[in-house]
Amino acid sequence: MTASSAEAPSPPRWRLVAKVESHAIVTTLNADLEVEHVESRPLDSWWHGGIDGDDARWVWSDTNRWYPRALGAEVAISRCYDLRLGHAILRDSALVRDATPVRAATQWETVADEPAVAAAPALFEWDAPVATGIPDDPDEVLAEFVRQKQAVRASTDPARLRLLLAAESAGALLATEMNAAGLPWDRAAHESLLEDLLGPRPTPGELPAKVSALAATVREALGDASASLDSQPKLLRSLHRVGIPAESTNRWELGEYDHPVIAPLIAYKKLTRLMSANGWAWLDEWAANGRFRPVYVPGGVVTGRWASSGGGALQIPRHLRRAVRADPGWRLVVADVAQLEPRILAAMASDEALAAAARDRDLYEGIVASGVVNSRQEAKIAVLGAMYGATTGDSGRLVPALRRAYPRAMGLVDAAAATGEQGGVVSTWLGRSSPGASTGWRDVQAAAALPDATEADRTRARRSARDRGRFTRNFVVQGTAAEWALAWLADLRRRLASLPPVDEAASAPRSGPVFARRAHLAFFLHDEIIVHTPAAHADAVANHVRQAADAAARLLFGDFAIDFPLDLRIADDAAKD
DNA sequence: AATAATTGCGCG
DNA sequence: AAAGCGCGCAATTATT
Repeated sequence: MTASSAEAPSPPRWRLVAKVESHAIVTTLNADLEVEHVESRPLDSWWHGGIDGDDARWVWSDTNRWYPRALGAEVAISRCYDLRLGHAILRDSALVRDATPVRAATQWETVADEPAVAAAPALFEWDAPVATGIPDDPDEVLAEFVRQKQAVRASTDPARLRLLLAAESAGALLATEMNAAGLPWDRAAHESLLEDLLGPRPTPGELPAKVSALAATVREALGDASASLDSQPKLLRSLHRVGIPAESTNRWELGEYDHPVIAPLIAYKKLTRLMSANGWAWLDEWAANGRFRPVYVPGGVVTGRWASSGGGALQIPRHLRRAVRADPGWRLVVADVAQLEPRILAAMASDEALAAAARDRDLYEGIVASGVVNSRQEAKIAVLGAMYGATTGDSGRLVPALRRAYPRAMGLVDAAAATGEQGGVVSTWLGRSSPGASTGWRDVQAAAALPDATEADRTRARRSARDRGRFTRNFVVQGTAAEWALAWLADLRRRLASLPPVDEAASAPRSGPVFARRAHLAFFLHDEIIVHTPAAHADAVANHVRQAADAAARLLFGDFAIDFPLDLRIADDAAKD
């Protein structure tokens, strides 16, 4: 079991922080979870007498609730245990033998329509309505911590779950820090791009010049000066009137038709999309003061990926990346993992053939070189189809070749799909499990099994079974990739903290969190990171980024020969291509 | 008038 | 050229 090699060198101590009325209660526990010390501290300095000098780890209800206050006072915390996130993992993990005590503690469930994260300024207010509803009472915090530790200890694989929980909590710290630091955003670069594409900023209520010109062209081609272009049903009717029998107005279907209206219409849709998603209003709201501050939501996706809330943080169009620009005297280190998910799959399945195809090169080219398919494009389609469960089209046709060449990797995802189709639960490498089948899903399956079931019942059941199979098929890979990425981030965060801060007199460390005076993570998106670093440290940072990727690979997969090559650039901006 | 669902498109 | 996973958001229409 490779994941067990990462045991803490010394037994950790824990420092719980909770809240009673207007005081923070800090409880120190030894490694056996026995109370060593309890003290009361002011809420606005609960971290004082902090623990950076010792090996203790903060335990708290919710990183969003506690950490922003410390960060706001320029105190960075190196390690924590987030009970809310831990609860969500342990409640569902198939590695936990008896989840009853954890599940019974429903007060630790995050209510869906009560966002776990809110806009940063409000987080500093203890009594603001952003309160998550998660307990802060010292007895309850201790009780939940003990429940979770017990669930892990009695699990089928405590080492893996401990890794997962530590990584999840490290991610929570980082999410808060990245929100505080922000991604350096060049307003002028963004504005000039908007002006080039859309025209000068219009007065409110008006369309930019280039957009209204395109709209006029489209209306002329439709022969209708008052045609509505923003209403899908009306646009569809207009298209039908000029002889375009489209069933939808999405771009690829429109592209199928040969008509003078198509090109300007597609251009119009592109521009209005840019305008409404990342136009001047977005710039004013999300990238004021030279920083884009996404609200990251660790664990926000069932698979363990991060979600985001506000600003479309994870959907920044590629061509806008050039507006990400380092401060004077600083650089960006931009790195992403090439073909993360198929590499993860190769390692999970111990598929030596797939790992060999991936080694030291583009994985898709490796598959072509092995003679499995004829072109890189085919390899890509086949691999994506294998991981997503494609059954038709080019992708579906190519999957069988992959199944012959890489039976272990394909066996793993096929098994995950079969489990899901039968209503079962699948788990990632470190033990995050998929949600169980819903009662609605079970009802559909049960109805189809009855003697008087109709053919329609059976068709519906088969379809929903396959839908669920595609979800579980992808869950194991996407979720384990998210774990790898968390391990990468956590190790990199620790490495960057060891770099020296810039000399305040010499450079431009503006105002901002204390950790942002040295190289720090500024952006994360599934398999990509951006580090903002003093120029003098950029090469060192690049090495740390690579070493952290290697460390993540070894932490998860031990000696299995899989590599995770990075596309890495040191630059002043984060432009793609 | 407020809320829900639909459509389309940006990202991995 | 295209149909298969996971998201968030804006604009519009449909529902209450």
